[in-house]
Amino acid sequence: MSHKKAQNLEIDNLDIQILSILMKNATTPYTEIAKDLIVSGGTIHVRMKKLEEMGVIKGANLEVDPQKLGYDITAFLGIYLEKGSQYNEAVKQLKEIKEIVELHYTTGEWSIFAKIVCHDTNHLREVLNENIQSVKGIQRTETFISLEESIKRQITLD
Amino acid sequence: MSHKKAQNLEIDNLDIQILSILMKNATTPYTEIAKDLIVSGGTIHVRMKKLEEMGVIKGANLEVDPQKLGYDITAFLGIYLEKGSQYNEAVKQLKEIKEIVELHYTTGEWSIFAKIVCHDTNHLREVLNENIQSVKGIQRTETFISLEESIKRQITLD
DNA sequence: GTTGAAAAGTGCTGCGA
DNA sequence: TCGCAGCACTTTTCAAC
Repeated sequence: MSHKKAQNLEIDNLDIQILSILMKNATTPYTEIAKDLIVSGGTIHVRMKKLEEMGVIKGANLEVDPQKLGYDITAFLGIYLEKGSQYNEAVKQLKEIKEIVELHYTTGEWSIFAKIVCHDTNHLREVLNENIQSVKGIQRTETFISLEESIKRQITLD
Repeated sequence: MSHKKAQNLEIDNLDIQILSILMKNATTPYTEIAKDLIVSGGTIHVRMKKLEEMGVIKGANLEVDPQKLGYDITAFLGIYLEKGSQYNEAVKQLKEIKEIVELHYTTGEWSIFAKIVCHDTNHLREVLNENIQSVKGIQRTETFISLEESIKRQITLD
């Protein structure tokens, strides 16, 4: 085991507060966070570095409105696999379908559960019939279309 | 109709390229984007302002690893409502449950489809039995637990 | 609409407590 | 381990093209 770093690898209350602020708005300046939490800007910097090294922070991404960019359909897919053991191979192929934005291996009726974003119903039909049905091991799928997204947020840290 | 702004409200190829870069990493400096796309930093700034005013950009959020913060369970919920007309009232109450991170009004078997993040199975049971079942209009729920999240990304702009 | 450079603000690093 | 101060970099603005 290496002794390069002897720093504190626990997450304390200050870390949680910093994360809470940045999870809502990733562009909040460190100086402003520092003022709010009554510590120095340098401290925020050190804590952020620690959280990044710990892998708690996976990145910062811009959230866009898919509809304003011409993506009108959000749908959920329950996917039946012939055998559970085909999961890894199926995922490898499904990763190539860029309309799939989220994919889980789940308990219950289906083996795979996916979220998919498309331009319109024609585009959705295309992806379902041509791309997804041709993945090896996939038996059939069930589709649920989102008519309204009422909640979209991150976990609230306490 | 107001004539305050006479600016171009179309999204062109340059806008898409800027968004593509920032959707992967929201902290990419404007100067670097400018260099990559061979325009000036000022142009990036003007385009971003336009996209924000158009509502294309909804914000920037820090992505964290829920497991490293003690949230081990991600689950999906299919919710049956007594009547579809109770949707708005139910959503109002469900918004108060902070473990729910995503909620959709969907076609198909269920009226509501939700994504939920909890500390452990006990926490999940608590939220299901105490918080969600007590929402007026909810008949019953079906739960799918995510055993593995294999894809998590944003739409690819073309 | 775009450019390039100047002004303002923020992030980063090392020294001191 | 934290805070302060100085330097480097980024964002923002603006006159000119």
